[in-house]
Amino acid sequence: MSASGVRARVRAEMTEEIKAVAKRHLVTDGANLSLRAVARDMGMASSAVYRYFASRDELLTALIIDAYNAVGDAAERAAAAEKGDLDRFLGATHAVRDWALANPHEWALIYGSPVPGYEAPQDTIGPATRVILLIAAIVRDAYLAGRVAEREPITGGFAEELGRVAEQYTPGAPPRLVAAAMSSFLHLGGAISAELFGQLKNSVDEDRRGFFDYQMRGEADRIGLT
Amino acid sequence: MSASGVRARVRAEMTEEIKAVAKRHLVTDGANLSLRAVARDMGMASSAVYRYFASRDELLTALIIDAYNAVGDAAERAAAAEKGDLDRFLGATHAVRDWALANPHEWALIYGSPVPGYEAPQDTIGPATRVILLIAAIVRDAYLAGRVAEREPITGGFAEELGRVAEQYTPGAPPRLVAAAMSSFLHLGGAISAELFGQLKNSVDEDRRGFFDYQMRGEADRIGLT
DNA sequence: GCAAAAGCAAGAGCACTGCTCTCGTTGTGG
DNA sequence: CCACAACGAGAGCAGTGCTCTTGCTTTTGC
Repeated sequence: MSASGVRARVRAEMTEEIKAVAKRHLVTDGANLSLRAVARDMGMASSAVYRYFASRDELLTALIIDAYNAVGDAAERAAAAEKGDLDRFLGATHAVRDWALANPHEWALIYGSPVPGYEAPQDTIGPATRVILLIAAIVRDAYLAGRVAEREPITGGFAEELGRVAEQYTPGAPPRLVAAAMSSFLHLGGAISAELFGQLKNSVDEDRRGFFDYQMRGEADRIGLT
Repeated sequence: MSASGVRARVRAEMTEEIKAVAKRHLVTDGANLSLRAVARDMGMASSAVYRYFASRDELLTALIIDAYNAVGDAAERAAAAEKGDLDRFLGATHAVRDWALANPHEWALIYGSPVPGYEAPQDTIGPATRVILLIAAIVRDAYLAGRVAEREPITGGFAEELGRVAEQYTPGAPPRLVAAAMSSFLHLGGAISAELFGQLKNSVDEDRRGFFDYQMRGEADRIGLT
Protein backbone atom coordinates (compact mmCIF):
# COMPACT_ATOMS: atom_id res chain seq x y z
CA MET A 1 0.00 0.00 0.00
CA SER A 2 1.76 3.19 1.21
CA ALA A 3 2.49 5.66 -1.53
CA SER A 4 2.05 3.22 -4.38
CA GLY A 5 -1.21 2.15 -2.80
CA VAL A 6 -2.37 5.74 -2.96
CA ARG A 7 -1.76 5.88 -6.66
CA ALA A 8 -3.49 2.58 -7.24
CA ARG A 9 -6.48 3.77 -5.24
CA VAL A 10 -6.68 7.02 -7.11
CA ARG A 11 -6.49 5.11 -10.33
CA ALA A 12 -9.33 2.84 -9.27
CA GLU A 13 -11.40 5.82 -8.26
CA MET A 14 -10.77 7.52 -11.56
CA THR A 15 -11.73 4.37 -13.43
CA GLU A 16 -14.95 4.12 -11.48
CA GLU A 17 -15.74 7.79 -12.04
CA ILE A 18 -15.20 7.48 -15.77
CA LYS A 19 -17.54 4.52 -15.83
CA ALA A 20 -20.10 6.43 -13.80
CA VAL A 21 -20.00 9.43 -16.11
CA ALA A 22 -20.14 7.16 -19.14
CA LYS A 23 -23.13 5.38 -17.66
CA ARG A 24 -24.85 8.73 -17.21
CA HIS A 25 -24.14 9.58 -20.83
CA LEU A 26 -25.51 6.21 -21.86
CA VAL A 27 -28.89 7.22 -20.49
CA THR A 28 -29.18 10.21 -22.79
CA ASP A 29 -27.09 9.32 -25.82
CA GLY A 30 -27.52 5.58 -26.01
CA ALA A 31 -24.87 3.30 -27.39
CA ASN A 32 -22.96 5.84 -29.47
CA LEU A 33 -21.07 6.98 -26.45
CA SER A 34 -18.57 9.78 -26.96
CA LEU A 35 -15.30 9.38 -25.12
CA ARG A 36 -14.56 13.05 -25.69
CA ALA A 37 -17.85 14.08 -24.15
CA VAL A 38 -17.12 11.93 -21.11
CA ALA A 39 -13.71 13.55 -20.82
CA ARG A 40 -15.27 17.02 -21.08
CA ASP A 41 -17.72 16.17 -18.33
CA MET A 42 -14.83 15.18 -16.13
CA GLY A 43 -12.87 18.32 -16.94
CA MET A 44 -9.96 16.48 -18.44
CA ALA A 45 -8.42 16.10 -21.87
CA SER A 46 -9.80 13.31 -24.01
CA SER A 47 -6.37 11.81 -24.37
CA ALA A 48 -6.13 11.39 -20.61
CA VAL A 49 -9.01 8.97 -20.61
CA TYR A 50 -6.86 6.60 -22.65
CA ARG A 51 -4.70 6.12 -19.57
CA TYR A 52 -7.63 4.22 -18.07
CA PHE A 53 -9.28 2.59 -21.06
CA ALA A 54 -7.28 1.64 -24.11
CA SER A 55 -10.21 2.34 -26.39
CA ARG A 56 -13.85 3.23 -26.49
CA ASP A 57 -14.66 -0.45 -26.92
CA GLU A 58 -12.85 -1.27 -23.73
CA LEU A 59 -14.93 1.29 -21.86
CA LEU A 60 -18.06 -0.25 -23.36
CA THR A 61 -16.86 -3.69 -22.31
CA ALA A 62 -16.50 -2.50 -18.74
CA LEU A 63 -20.02 -1.09 -18.83
CA ILE A 64 -21.30 -4.34 -20.33
CA ILE A 65 -19.76 -6.41 -17.55
CA ASP A 66 -21.25 -4.10 -14.94
CA ALA A 67 -24.64 -4.37 -16.60
CA TYR A 68 -24.55 -8.16 -16.72
CA ASN A 69 -23.67 -8.25 -13.06
CA ALA A 70 -26.41 -5.79 -12.23
CA VAL A 71 -29.15 -7.89 -13.85
CA GLY A 72 -27.64 -10.99 -12.39
CA ASP A 73 -27.68 -9.47 -8.91
CA ALA A 74 -31.25 -8.29 -9.28
CA ALA A 75 -32.47 -11.66 -10.49
CA GLU A 76 -30.63 -13.64 -7.84
CA ARG A 77 -31.83 -11.38 -5.05
CA ALA A 78 -35.41 -11.67 -6.25
CA ALA A 79 -35.21 -15.44 -6.52
CA ALA A 80 -33.67 -15.74 -3.08
CA ALA A 81 -36.55 -13.77 -1.60
CA GLU A 82 -39.12 -16.35 -2.70
CA LYS A 83 -39.84 -19.87 -1.50
CA GLY A 84 -41.95 -21.79 -4.01
CA ASP A 85 -40.51 -22.89 -7.33
CA LEU A 86 -42.97 -20.92 -9.42
CA ASP A 87 -42.53 -17.86 -7.25
CA ARG A 88 -38.79 -18.07 -7.57
CA PHE A 89 -39.06 -18.37 -11.34
CA LEU A 90 -41.52 -15.50 -11.62
CA GLY A 91 -39.58 -13.39 -9.17
CA ALA A 92 -36.38 -13.78 -11.13
CA THR A 93 -37.95 -13.07 -14.52
CA HIS A 94 -39.88 -10.06 -13.25
CA ALA A 95 -36.72 -8.76 -11.62
CA VAL A 96 -34.95 -8.94 -14.96
CA ARG A 97 -37.79 -7.04 -16.59
CA ASP A 98 -37.87 -4.44 -13.83
CA TRP A 99 -34.15 -3.90 -14.15
CA ALA A 100 -34.44 -3.58 -17.93
CA LEU A 101 -37.22 -1.02 -17.62
CA ALA A 102 -35.09 0.97 -15.18
CA ASN A 103 -31.96 0.72 -17.32
CA PRO A 104 -33.14 0.44 -20.91
CA HIS A 105 -29.91 1.55 -22.54
CA GLU A 106 -27.84 -0.87 -20.55
CA TRP A 107 -30.25 -3.62 -21.52
CA ALA A 108 -29.80 -2.62 -25.15
CA LEU A 109 -26.07 -2.75 -24.62
CA ILE A 110 -26.08 -6.35 -23.48
CA TYR A 111 -29.10 -7.86 -25.22
CA GLY A 112 -29.52 -5.59 -28.23
CA SER A 113 -27.64 -5.74 -31.47
CA PRO A 114 -23.92 -6.02 -30.86
CA VAL A 115 -21.84 -2.98 -31.68
CA PRO A 116 -20.42 -3.47 -35.18
CA GLY A 117 -16.90 -4.77 -35.18
CA TYR A 118 -17.14 -5.43 -31.48
CA GLU A 119 -16.28 -8.93 -30.40
CA ALA A 120 -17.25 -9.78 -26.85
CA PRO A 121 -14.06 -10.48 -24.91
CA GLN A 122 -13.58 -13.41 -22.58
CA ASP A 123 -14.29 -11.28 -19.52
CA THR A 124 -17.93 -10.88 -20.43
CA ILE A 125 -18.94 -14.51 -20.84
CA GLY A 126 -18.91 -15.25 -17.13
CA PRO A 127 -21.25 -12.47 -16.02
CA ALA A 128 -23.34 -12.96 -19.15
CA THR A 129 -24.46 -16.42 -18.10
CA ARG A 130 -25.67 -15.58 -14.62
CA VAL A 131 -29.36 -15.15 -15.43
CA ILE A 132 -29.73 -18.29 -17.52
CA LEU A 133 -27.75 -20.25 -14.94
CA LEU A 134 -30.06 -18.95 -12.25
CA ILE A 135 -33.16 -20.05 -14.14
CA ALA A 136 -31.60 -23.42 -14.86
CA ALA A 137 -30.72 -23.81 -11.19
CA ILE A 138 -34.26 -23.01 -10.08
CA VAL A 139 -35.63 -25.62 -12.47
CA ARG A 140 -32.99 -28.18 -11.54
CA ASP A 141 -33.58 -27.76 -7.81
CA ALA A 142 -37.30 -28.19 -8.27
CA TYR A 143 -36.69 -31.28 -10.39
CA LEU A 144 -34.31 -32.90 -7.94
CA ALA A 145 -36.89 -32.32 -5.21
CA GLY A 146 -39.43 -34.16 -7.35
CA ARG A 147 -41.67 -31.16 -7.80
CA VAL A 148 -41.54 -30.84 -11.59
CA ALA A 149 -44.42 -32.28 -13.59
CA GLU A 150 -43.67 -35.15 -15.96
CA ARG A 151 -43.17 -34.41 -19.64
CA GLU A 152 -41.97 -36.59 -22.43
CA PRO A 153 -38.22 -36.35 -23.02
CA ILE A 154 -36.79 -34.65 -26.06
CA THR A 155 -34.43 -35.92 -28.69
CA GLY A 156 -32.20 -34.49 -31.35
CA GLY A 157 -28.81 -32.91 -31.67
CA PHE A 158 -29.62 -29.82 -29.63
CA ALA A 159 -30.87 -32.02 -26.80
CA GLU A 160 -27.50 -33.75 -26.63
CA GLU A 161 -25.66 -30.47 -26.79
CA LEU A 162 -27.74 -29.00 -23.98
CA GLY A 163 -27.33 -32.21 -22.03
CA ARG A 164 -23.57 -31.83 -22.18
CA VAL A 165 -23.84 -28.24 -20.99
CA ALA A 166 -26.13 -29.32 -18.18
CA GLU A 167 -23.64 -31.89 -16.93
CA GLN A 168 -21.21 -29.11 -16.32
CA TYR A 169 -23.40 -26.38 -14.87
CA THR A 170 -26.55 -27.99 -13.54
CA PRO A 171 -25.78 -31.67 -13.05
CA GLY A 172 -28.83 -33.79 -12.57
CA ALA A 173 -31.13 -31.92 -14.88
CA PRO A 174 -32.40 -33.88 -17.90
CA PRO A 175 -32.02 -32.32 -21.37
CA ARG A 176 -35.68 -31.56 -21.76
CA LEU A 177 -35.59 -29.39 -18.64
CA VAL A 178 -32.46 -27.57 -19.75
CA ALA A 179 -34.01 -26.98 -23.14
CA ALA A 180 -37.19 -25.67 -21.55
CA ALA A 181 -35.21 -23.37 -19.26
CA MET A 182 -33.14 -22.08 -22.14
CA SER A 183 -36.25 -21.58 -24.21
CA SER A 184 -37.84 -19.62 -21.38
CA PHE A 185 -34.78 -17.46 -21.15
CA LEU A 186 -34.88 -16.64 -24.86
CA HIS A 187 -38.59 -15.90 -24.62
CA LEU A 188 -37.84 -13.66 -21.67
CA GLY A 189 -35.27 -11.73 -23.66
CA GLY A 190 -37.55 -11.41 -26.64
CA ALA A 191 -40.44 -10.17 -24.55
CA ILE A 192 -38.36 -7.55 -22.76
CA SER A 193 -36.57 -6.36 -25.89
CA ALA A 194 -39.86 -6.06 -27.72
CA GLU A 195 -41.31 -4.00 -24.90
CA LEU A 196 -38.26 -1.76 -24.67
CA PHE A 197 -37.68 -1.34 -28.38
CA GLY A 198 -41.24 -0.24 -29.06
CA GLN A 199 -42.69 -3.33 -30.71
CA LEU A 200 -45.61 -3.45 -28.30
CA LYS A 201 -46.69 0.07 -29.17
CA ASN A 202 -50.35 0.29 -30.16
CA SER A 203 -51.13 -3.25 -29.10
CA VAL A 204 -50.29 -3.62 -25.41
CA ASP A 205 -49.83 -0.18 -23.88
CA GLU A 206 -51.40 -0.32 -20.44
CA ASP A 207 -50.94 -3.75 -18.94
CA ARG A 208 -47.50 -4.70 -20.17
CA ARG A 209 -46.61 -6.17 -16.83
CA GLY A 210 -49.64 -8.41 -17.04
CA PHE A 211 -48.74 -9.54 -20.52
CA PHE A 212 -45.21 -10.33 -19.44
CA ASP A 213 -46.54 -12.23 -16.45
CA TYR A 214 -48.85 -14.21 -18.71
CA GLN A 215 -45.95 -15.16 -20.94
CA MET A 216 -43.68 -16.20 -18.09
CA ARG A 217 -46.42 -18.24 -16.44
CA GLY A 218 -46.83 -19.97 -19.77
CA GLU A 219 -43.14 -20.79 -19.77
CA ALA A 220 -43.28 -22.06 -16.20
CA ASP A 221 -46.16 -24.25 -17.25
CA ARG A 222 -44.19 -25.67 -20.16
CA ILE A 223 -41.30 -26.39 -17.82
CA GLY A 224 -43.64 -28.05 -15.38
CA LEU A 225 -43.18 -25.79 -12.35
CA THR A 226 -45.91 -25.51 -9.77
CA MET B 1 -43.45 11.53 -69.13
CA SER B 2 -41.06 12.30 -72.02
CA ALA B 3 -38.05 14.24 -70.85
CA SER B 4 -39.27 14.76 -67.30
CA GLY B 5 -40.06 11.07 -67.16
CA VAL B 6 -36.45 10.34 -67.95
CA ARG B 7 -35.24 12.44 -65.09
CA ALA B 8 -37.72 10.87 -62.68
CA ARG B 9 -36.62 7.43 -63.75
CA VAL B 10 -32.97 8.27 -63.36
CA ARG B 11 -33.73 9.62 -59.93
CA ALA B 12 -35.52 6.42 -58.96
CA GLU B 13 -32.62 4.36 -60.26
CA MET B 14 -30.15 6.47 -58.32
CA THR B 15 -32.20 6.07 -55.16
CA GLU B 16 -32.27 2.33 -55.61
CA GLU B 17 -28.56 2.16 -56.31
CA ILE B 18 -27.74 4.15 -53.22
CA LYS B 19 -29.87 1.79 -51.18
CA ALA B 20 -28.17 -1.19 -52.80
CA VAL B 21 -24.70 0.11 -52.06
CA ALA B 22 -25.73 1.02 -48.52
CA LYS B 23 -27.11 -2.48 -48.05
CA ARG B 24 -23.81 -3.89 -49.20
CA HIS B 25 -21.99 -1.70 -46.70
CA LEU B 26 -24.38 -2.85 -44.00
CA VAL B 27 -23.07 -6.38 -44.43
CA THR B 28 -19.52 -5.41 -43.58
CA ASP B 29 -19.84 -2.36 -41.35
CA GLY B 30 -23.08 -3.05 -39.55
CA ALA B 31 -25.37 -0.31 -38.36
CA ASN B 32 -22.83 2.50 -38.25
CA LEU B 33 -23.25 3.11 -41.93
CA SER B 34 -21.14 5.86 -43.45
CA LEU B 35 -22.89 8.04 -45.95
CA ARG B 36 -19.57 9.28 -47.21
CA ALA B 37 -18.32 5.77 -47.83
CA VAL B 38 -21.46 5.00 -49.78
CA ALA B 39 -20.92 8.13 -51.83
CA ARG B 40 -17.30 7.17 -52.46
CA ASP B 41 -18.37 3.73 -53.64
CA MET B 42 -20.69 5.37 -56.11
CA GLY B 43 -18.03 7.77 -57.32
CA MET B 44 -19.94 10.85 -56.30
CA ALA B 45 -19.50 13.61 -53.77
CA SER B 46 -21.01 12.96 -50.36
CA SER B 47 -23.09 16.09 -50.63
CA ALA B 48 -24.77 14.74 -53.76
CA VAL B 49 -26.29 11.88 -51.79
CA TYR B 50 -28.28 14.45 -49.84
CA ARG B 51 -30.24 15.13 -53.03
CA TYR B 52 -31.78 11.70 -52.55
CA PHE B 53 -31.88 11.23 -48.81
CA ALA B 54 -32.24 14.20 -46.49
CA SER B 55 -30.11 12.54 -43.82
CA ARG B 56 -28.42 9.34 -42.85
CA ASP B 57 -31.42 8.44 -40.74
CA GLU B 58 -33.66 8.72 -43.77
CA LEU B 59 -31.44 6.29 -45.65
CA LEU B 60 -31.60 3.93 -42.69
CA THR B 61 -35.36 4.27 -42.61
CA ALA B 62 -35.54 3.26 -46.26
CA LEU B 63 -33.37 0.23 -45.54
CA ILE B 64 -35.52 -0.63 -42.54
CA ILE B 65 -38.71 -0.55 -44.58
CA ASP B 66 -37.11 -2.75 -47.23
CA ALA B 67 -35.98 -5.17 -44.57
CA TYR B 68 -39.42 -5.40 -42.97
CA ASN B 69 -40.93 -6.09 -46.35
CA ALA B 70 -38.28 -8.69 -47.15
CA VAL B 71 -39.00 -10.71 -43.99
CA GLY B 72 -42.70 -10.23 -44.50
CA ASP B 73 -42.45 -11.52 -48.06
CA ALA B 74 -40.38 -14.51 -47.04
CA ALA B 75 -42.75 -15.46 -44.24
CA GLU B 76 -45.88 -15.03 -46.34
CA ARG B 77 -44.46 -17.04 -49.21
CA ALA B 78 -43.45 -19.84 -46.88
CA ALA B 79 -46.84 -19.91 -45.22
CA ALA B 80 -48.65 -19.93 -48.54
CA ALA B 81 -46.64 -22.94 -49.62
CA GLU B 82 -48.00 -25.10 -46.80
CA LYS B 83 -51.42 -26.57 -46.18
CA GLY B 84 -51.82 -27.66 -42.57
CA ASP B 85 -52.09 -25.11 -39.77
CA LEU B 86 -49.00 -26.32 -37.96
CA ASP B 87 -47.01 -26.50 -41.17
CA ARG B 88 -48.04 -22.98 -42.08
CA PHE B 89 -46.98 -21.77 -38.65
CA LEU B 90 -43.68 -23.61 -38.73
CA GLY B 91 -43.04 -22.63 -42.33
CA ALA B 92 -43.52 -18.95 -41.54
CA THR B 93 -41.37 -18.95 -38.42
CA HIS B 94 -38.57 -20.92 -40.06
CA ALA B 95 -38.70 -18.58 -43.03
CA VAL B 96 -38.19 -15.65 -40.69
CA ARG B 97 -35.22 -17.39 -39.12
CA ASP B 98 -33.75 -18.33 -42.48
CA TRP B 99 -34.05 -14.75 -43.65
CA ALA B 100 -32.43 -13.48 -40.48
CA LEU B 101 -29.52 -15.89 -40.83
CA ALA B 102 -29.03 -14.75 -44.41
CA ASN B 103 -29.32 -11.06 -43.54
CA PRO B 104 -28.10 -10.71 -39.97
CA HIS B 105 -27.34 -7.01 -40.10
CA GLU B 106 -30.71 -6.17 -41.52
CA TRP B 107 -32.30 -8.23 -38.80
CA ALA B 108 -30.31 -6.26 -36.24
CA LEU B 109 -31.48 -3.09 -37.90
CA ILE B 110 -35.16 -3.89 -37.42
CA TYR B 111 -35.22 -6.08 -34.32
CA GLY B 112 -32.06 -5.05 -32.52
CA SER B 113 -31.57 -2.06 -30.32
CA PRO B 114 -32.93 1.05 -31.98
CA VAL B 115 -30.38 3.55 -33.23
CA PRO B 116 -29.98 6.21 -30.54
CA GLY B 117 -31.99 9.31 -31.21
CA TYR B 118 -33.77 7.52 -34.01
CA GLU B 119 -37.55 7.57 -33.80
CA ALA B 120 -39.28 5.17 -36.17
CA PRO B 121 -41.33 7.23 -38.60
CA GLN B 122 -44.91 6.43 -39.57
CA ASP B 123 -43.82 4.75 -42.80
CA THR B 124 -42.26 1.87 -40.94
CA ILE B 125 -45.18 0.74 -38.79
CA GLY B 126 -47.11 -0.77 -41.68
CA PRO B 127 -44.37 -3.10 -42.95
CA ALA B 128 -43.27 -3.78 -39.40
CA THR B 129 -46.50 -5.54 -38.51
CA ARG B 130 -46.59 -7.97 -41.41
CA VAL B 131 -45.04 -10.97 -39.66
CA ILE B 132 -47.12 -10.77 -36.50
CA LEU B 133 -50.24 -10.20 -38.57
CA LEU B 134 -49.40 -13.26 -40.64
CA ILE B 135 -49.02 -15.42 -37.54
CA ALA B 136 -52.22 -14.03 -36.11
CA ALA B 137 -54.02 -14.74 -39.38
CA ILE B 138 -52.79 -18.34 -39.46
CA VAL B 139 -54.04 -18.87 -35.93
CA ARG B 140 -57.32 -17.08 -36.58
CA ASP B 141 -58.05 -19.08 -39.72
CA ALA B 142 -57.38 -22.32 -37.92
CA TYR B 143 -59.62 -21.22 -35.08
CA LEU B 144 -62.51 -20.20 -37.31
CA ALA B 145 -62.27 -23.58 -39.03
CA GLY B 146 -62.61 -25.23 -35.62
CA ARG B 147 -59.18 -26.77 -35.69
CA VAL B 148 -57.67 -25.11 -32.62
CA ALA B 149 -57.60 -27.07 -29.38
CA GLU B 150 -59.60 -25.72 -26.46
CA ARG B 151 -57.83 -23.72 -23.78
CA GLU B 152 -59.17 -21.75 -20.91
CA PRO B 153 -59.68 -18.06 -21.76
CA ILE B 154 -57.47 -15.38 -20.32
CA THR B 155 -58.33 -12.29 -18.35
CA GLY B 156 -56.67 -9.06 -17.39
CA GLY B 157 -55.97 -5.68 -18.87
CA PHE B 158 -53.63 -6.94 -21.57
CA ALA B 159 -56.29 -9.42 -22.71
CA GLU B 160 -58.74 -6.58 -23.27
CA GLU B 161 -56.13 -4.53 -25.07
CA LEU B 162 -55.22 -7.40 -27.35
CA GLY B 163 -58.89 -8.13 -27.87
CA ARG B 164 -59.41 -4.61 -29.16
CA VAL B 165 -56.46 -4.97 -31.51
CA ALA B 166 -57.81 -8.30 -32.72
CA GLU B 167 -61.20 -6.76 -33.57
CA GLN B 168 -59.43 -4.54 -36.03
CA TYR B 169 -56.90 -6.84 -37.63
CA THR B 170 -58.03 -10.40 -37.07
CA PRO B 171 -61.76 -10.25 -36.28
CA GLY B 172 -63.12 -13.45 -34.84
CA ALA B 173 -60.07 -14.41 -32.84
CA PRO B 174 -60.54 -14.57 -29.06
CA PRO B 175 -58.09 -12.67 -26.84
CA ARG B 176 -56.36 -15.79 -25.60
CA LEU B 177 -55.45 -16.73 -29.15
CA VAL B 178 -54.18 -13.27 -29.98
CA ALA B 179 -52.14 -13.26 -26.80
CA ALA B 180 -50.71 -16.66 -27.64
CA ALA B 181 -49.85 -15.55 -31.17
CA MET B 182 -48.22 -12.38 -29.92
CA SER B 183 -46.33 -14.35 -27.29
CA SER B 184 -45.07 -16.74 -29.96
CA PHE B 185 -43.93 -13.82 -32.06
CA LEU B 186 -41.93 -12.38 -29.19
CA HIS B 187 -40.44 -15.77 -28.45
CA LEU B 188 -39.56 -16.04 -32.13
CA GLY B 189 -37.77 -12.72 -32.05
CA GLY B 190 -35.93 -13.57 -28.86
CA ALA B 191 -34.79 -16.93 -30.19
CA ILE B 192 -33.51 -15.49 -33.45
CA SER B 193 -31.81 -12.50 -31.86
CA ALA B 194 -30.14 -14.74 -29.31
CA GLU B 195 -28.84 -16.96 -32.06
CA LEU B 196 -27.62 -14.07 -34.18
CA PHE B 197 -26.15 -12.03 -31.37
CA GLY B 198 -24.08 -14.89 -30.06
CA GLN B 199 -25.96 -15.85 -26.90
CA LEU B 200 -26.15 -19.49 -27.95
CA LYS B 201 -22.41 -19.78 -28.25
CA ASN B 202 -20.98 -22.70 -26.28
CA SER B 203 -24.37 -24.16 -25.51
CA VAL B 204 -26.13 -24.90 -28.80
CA ASP B 205 -23.63 -24.77 -31.62
CA GLU B 206 -24.49 -27.60 -33.98
CA ASP B 207 -28.23 -28.12 -34.06
CA ARG B 208 -29.52 -24.59 -33.77
CA ARG B 209 -32.20 -25.24 -36.32
CA GLY B 210 -33.43 -28.13 -34.25
CA PHE B 211 -33.52 -26.04 -31.12
CA PHE B 212 -35.47 -23.33 -32.90
CA ASP B 213 -37.88 -25.91 -34.24
CA TYR B 214 -38.36 -27.31 -30.76
CA GLN B 215 -39.19 -23.87 -29.45
CA MET B 216 -41.64 -23.04 -32.21
CA ARG B 217 -43.38 -26.40 -31.89
CA GLY B 218 -43.76 -25.61 -28.24
CA GLU B 219 -45.40 -22.33 -29.13
CA ALA B 220 -47.70 -24.00 -31.62
CA ASP B 221 -48.64 -26.42 -28.88
CA ARG B 222 -49.45 -23.60 -26.50
CA ILE B 223 -51.60 -21.96 -29.16
CA GLY B 224 -53.36 -25.24 -29.80
CA LEU B 225 -52.41 -25.82 -33.45
CA THR B 226 -52.37 -29.33 -34.86
C1' DG C 1 18.59 10.21 -0.40
C1' DC C 2 18.66 10.72 -5.04
C1' DA C 3 18.61 9.59 -9.70
C1' DA C 4 16.18 6.70 -12.98
C1' DA C 5 11.89 4.93 -14.34
C1' DA C 6 7.23 4.80 -14.69
C1' DG C 7 2.64 7.01 -14.44
C1' DC C 8 0.01 10.79 -15.72
C1' DA C 9 -2.35 14.97 -17.94
C1' DA C 10 -2.50 18.06 -21.64
C1' DG C 11 -2.24 19.68 -26.35
C1' DA C 12 -1.63 19.22 -31.20
C1' DG C 13 -2.66 16.61 -34.97
C1' DC C 14 -4.58 12.90 -38.30
C1' DA C 15 -8.22 10.79 -40.61
C1' DC C 16 -12.80 10.25 -40.42
C1' DT C 17 -17.91 11.41 -39.77
C1' DG C 18 -22.80 14.00 -40.78
C1' DC C 19 -24.36 17.94 -42.67
C1' DT C 20 -24.70 22.79 -44.87
C1' DC C 21 -23.80 26.21 -48.19
C1' DT C 22 -22.34 27.98 -52.41
C1' DC C 23 -21.32 27.77 -57.12
C1' DG C 24 -21.36 26.35 -61.79
C1' DT C 25 -23.80 23.05 -65.02
C1' DT C 26 -27.47 20.75 -67.17
C1' DG C 27 -31.90 19.23 -68.17
C1' DT C 28 -37.15 20.77 -68.20
C1' DG C 29 -41.78 23.12 -68.62
C1' DG C 30 -44.02 27.13 -70.28
C1' DC D 1 -35.96 30.16 -76.28
C1' DC D 2 -35.43 31.11 -71.59
C1' DA D 3 -36.31 31.22 -66.87
C1' DC D 4 -36.21 27.80 -63.37
C1' DA D 5 -35.59 23.79 -60.94
C1' DA D 6 -32.76 19.82 -60.29
C1' DC D 7 -28.24 18.33 -59.86
C1' DG D 8 -23.13 17.35 -58.79
C1' DA D 9 -19.01 18.99 -56.81
C1' DG D 10 -16.24 21.34 -53.53
C1' DA D 11 -15.23 23.82 -49.40
C1' DG D 12 -16.11 24.21 -44.79
C1' DC D 13 -17.89 23.43 -39.83
C1' DA D 14 -18.24 20.88 -35.75
C1' DG D 15 -17.73 16.68 -34.00
C1' DT D 16 -15.54 11.85 -33.43
C1' DG D 17 -11.67 7.97 -32.05
C1' DC D 18 -7.06 7.65 -31.49
C1' DT D 19 -1.83 8.69 -31.49
C1' DC D 20 2.24 11.15 -30.42
C1' DT D 21 4.94 14.43 -28.12
C1' DT D 22 5.88 17.30 -24.24
C1' DG D 23 6.27 18.48 -19.67
C1' DC D 24 5.37 17.19 -14.76
C1' DT D 25 4.75 14.17 -10.66
C1' DT D 26 5.04 10.05 -8.20
C1' DT D 27 7.09 5.72 -7.41
C1' DT D 28 10.96 2.69 -7.40
C1' DG D 29 15.86 0.82 -7.34
C1' DC D 30 20.29 1.44 -5.81
